[in-house]
Amino acid sequence: MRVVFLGTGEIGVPTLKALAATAFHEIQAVFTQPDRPAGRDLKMRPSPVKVAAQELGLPVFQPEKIRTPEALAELRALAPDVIVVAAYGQILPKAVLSLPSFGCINIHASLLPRHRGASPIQAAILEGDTESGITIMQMDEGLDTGDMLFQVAIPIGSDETAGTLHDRLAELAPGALLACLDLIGRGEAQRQGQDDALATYAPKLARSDGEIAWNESAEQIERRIRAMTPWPGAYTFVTLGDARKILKIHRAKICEASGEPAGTVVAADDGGILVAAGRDGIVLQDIQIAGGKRLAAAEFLRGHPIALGAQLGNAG
RNA sequence: CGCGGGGUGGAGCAGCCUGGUAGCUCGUCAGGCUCAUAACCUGAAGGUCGUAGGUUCGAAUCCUACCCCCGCAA
Repeated sequence: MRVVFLGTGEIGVPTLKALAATAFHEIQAVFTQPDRPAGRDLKMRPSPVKVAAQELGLPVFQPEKIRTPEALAELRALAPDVIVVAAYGQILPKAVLSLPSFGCINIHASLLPRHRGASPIQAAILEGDTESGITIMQMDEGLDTGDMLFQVAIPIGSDETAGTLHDRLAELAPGALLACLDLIGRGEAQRQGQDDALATYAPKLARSDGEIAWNESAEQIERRIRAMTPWPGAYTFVTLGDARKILKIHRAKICEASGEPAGTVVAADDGGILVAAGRDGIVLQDIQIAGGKRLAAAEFLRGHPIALGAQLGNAG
């Protein structure tokens, strides 16, 4: 099939490479978001998909908006049989959805109808789901509401972060997509509507979603830490010297704790930093102070002594 | 010129403002104590203070340039 690939985020890269490697499909072009200022010096950076596409020698288009007449004309000229979409970052207008004969096929990183939206991976961990997966769907004008064509599930580990789950799902996607395209090509694809009653919505994450609310239960906090790692990153505030600084939390575990006010440091030794939560406590294991490197709690404490009874978070 | 923190024995930090003997916690090594130990005691090794210039009698410390790491922001 003649395929046009629309994608921006890292999660689409393995699928793009798999598509490029197969003899059954021919990638006409790759559409991705325009380069954006990023990184420490705010230089323009290409998207991961653009980098991969260029390595593969594929033509790259980066329209600011895909719904402009120019972009639509370029797309039409490529005459794709199907458009494959993976974390592209732009809403596709009807003109695009109806352009290829087989329509637009989306790769979504959740078991739809759970976690429609921009942050399905984080939402699955945050809500304590025991499994996640990849859903291949026929796109319609709604947000991740189209008919499902193919689904694969994998269990979510108890120590899984959004980062590790993302990578596993990214590797799962190519097989699912190729299998699905095969079914579509043979006219054997089974369409299954989503049960809207079971749908949940995972909105785009903001930086502030990473801030820990210590009055939540230890279980909720621990999930949040895993869900927000590595992005946007779980964090709280701690007083060092005379300054209140951001403290990122990379890894932590639940621990029994009694009665201390939420956010209080109950213990700080080589085993980690035990902080009281709304219920039970959290042992901070891998942390990072603003400006510093990621460190095991024990090493951090060598140079940054934290007094017992210190308050983390904004309250202190 | 987007904002900011930092580079000091193997690890993490203090010292810098107010130049003048290189310091703390940990680790390593040796010895001791102990039934024993990641515990405790004693001792030792280990540092071009990111790089290059400059100021000075004297620079980790003040000035200039550059390199590297990191947080914010995207």
